Amino acid sequence: MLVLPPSGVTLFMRRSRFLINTLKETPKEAVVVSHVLMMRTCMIKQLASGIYTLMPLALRSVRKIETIIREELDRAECQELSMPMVQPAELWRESGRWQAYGKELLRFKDRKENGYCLGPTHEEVITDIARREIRSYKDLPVNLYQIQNKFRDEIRPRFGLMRGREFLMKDAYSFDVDEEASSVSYQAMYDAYKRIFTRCGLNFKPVEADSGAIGGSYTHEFHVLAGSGEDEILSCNNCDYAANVERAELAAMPPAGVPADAADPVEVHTPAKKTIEDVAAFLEVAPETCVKTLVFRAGDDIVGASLMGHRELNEAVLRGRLDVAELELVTDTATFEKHGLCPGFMGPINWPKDVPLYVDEEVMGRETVVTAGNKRDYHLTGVVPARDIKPTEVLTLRSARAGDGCPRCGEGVYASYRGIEVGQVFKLGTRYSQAMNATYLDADGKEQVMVMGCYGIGVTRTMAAAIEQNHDKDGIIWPVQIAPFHVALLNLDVKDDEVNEACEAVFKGLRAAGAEVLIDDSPLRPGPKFKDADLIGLPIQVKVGSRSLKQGNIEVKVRKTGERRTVPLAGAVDEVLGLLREQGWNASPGQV
RNA sequence: CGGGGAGUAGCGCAGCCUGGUAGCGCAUCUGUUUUGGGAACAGAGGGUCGCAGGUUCAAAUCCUGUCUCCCCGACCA
Repeated sequence: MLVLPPSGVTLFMRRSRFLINTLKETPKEAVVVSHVLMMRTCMIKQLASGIYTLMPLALRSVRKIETIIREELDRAECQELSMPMVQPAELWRESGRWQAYGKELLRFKDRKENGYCLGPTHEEVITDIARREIRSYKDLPVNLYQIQNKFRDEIRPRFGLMRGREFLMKDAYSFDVDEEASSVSYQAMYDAYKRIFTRCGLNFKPVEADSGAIGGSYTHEFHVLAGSGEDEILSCNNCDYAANVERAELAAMPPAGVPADAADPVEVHTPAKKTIEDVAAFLEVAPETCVKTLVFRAGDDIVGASLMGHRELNEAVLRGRLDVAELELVTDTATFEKHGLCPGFMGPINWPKDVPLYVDEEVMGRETVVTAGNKRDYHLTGVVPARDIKPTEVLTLRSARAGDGCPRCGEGVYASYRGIEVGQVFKLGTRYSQAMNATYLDADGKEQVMVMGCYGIGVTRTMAAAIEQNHDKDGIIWPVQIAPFHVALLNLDVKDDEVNEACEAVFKGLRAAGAEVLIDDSPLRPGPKFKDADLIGLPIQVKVGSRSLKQGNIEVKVRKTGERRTVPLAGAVDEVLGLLREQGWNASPGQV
């Protein structure tokens, strides 16, 4: 009875046989919309913190995403394989990450006391494969991928599938003879990713990003745009430049000179005005004219960082300059006192000589500013940075933000978006191949290190992001390409033979065309069926009830627009198929 | 790891302060009437109150310990 297309996704299911218990109320632990809706539609069940069962409805959507990924990666001449989730510690010691990875790596021992971990990613394993199997430049390039569960012992799992500990990920790894060839592989994956997320029906943006801890040189993140996204991305409104805010570049700002009429700074009594907001309000100046100064512990050293009051510090820049992995904001009184610093009133004037002071170039670009006085309850107005501030070094310490000028085209300005990172393409260079000795012989018979790239897509996170981006107050609005089914066929009178026959006719017509149908043949009243259909959010709803059937009609509703059409039973199938195609659906060959 | 909150029926919650036979709504099952945007009535099943100690004649309730989950922060290929 069940028709199995090549993807393994059945073409229909009867609600009466389908395990789906929808909830009217929201489970209390769900705080983001994708989590709420996945709980309410019985898509996921939590087993432990950050660990979920994918119920039948969710798995169907996951399979759709997987299929799109496979088709596009296969088109890009990648090869699928499957690597073990359990990995020996020895391999991770070789790459140096057994030490470096931290507690996200879930480690354990087997009965013989040998160390293992659950794979959070597979660079080590794939590099081991490559060094064993690839001998010659004639074997390259190679791009291998898998779609597999990963485990990362996140500090704080949250938001359901958005940040779980166990999750489904597609990870691909490219091996090339040199940097130039690696760039070709990188670009091929970049292009494949654009096709994948387009085919998933998602509104997304590829952005330049920070390379983080994995160790590499060049990377793009793919973000699904959604107001609830965890990442801020900046995009030029004039050219193609877009970047994660951590990485977004800023146009250089020339230092200002000393104004001809510049007076000396004036000390002003500002009792208990510690924050920029308080000081600006008290002095009746804009926060943009006040300088704030932060003190960090960087390893054993203490450093200061000054930037304009309305700006956020880009910690990555300071970390990079100081070559430290972590910066900790100093809050303890003892440290402040030791260096003669006055919390709440720290400024670049009269700065202690034993503490390096890094100043943002925007500060030096101002003719006059307001700073704290390094003295309790006092600020200085009329400070001329070019004359009065003696920085250890001037850096671009501030984070870019919306409205800042684009450094690439020089014409546009940044607009800000929220994004959910669903994919990343990454040039690894020889970070792993070097450490693990993955080499090949070139045409001259000389041993060369392979150049690698790695490419991830969070499959389950992509599904969550799709819901974050596509929903309304009533429920999910699935993009047709990754919807668990295409059509919700609602039988409103299961006891009425004519209605049953009409449903069967519509169903058969849709099935013959390759559309996937969820038939609601439950004995529920119409109201709950409508609510459930909206909640589950399949692209098209077909309602067959005795009332309109008496006139020979049925009703078709488009979930996305809410548009309802009453159509004759005879034309219903074509009507539905037309609406599905309008949304970008096309039956895969062989799926009929 | 720091701060906050919560564990009582499948889900959402009350009861705890002031100890005395565990309750409400939704869901589930049966029946009747309903039947096009989450029906009504009647009845039924379902909980060792997270776990372990302790206090007490008596503990969901008080005390101690412990586990789990959630939120904020730090972190995040």
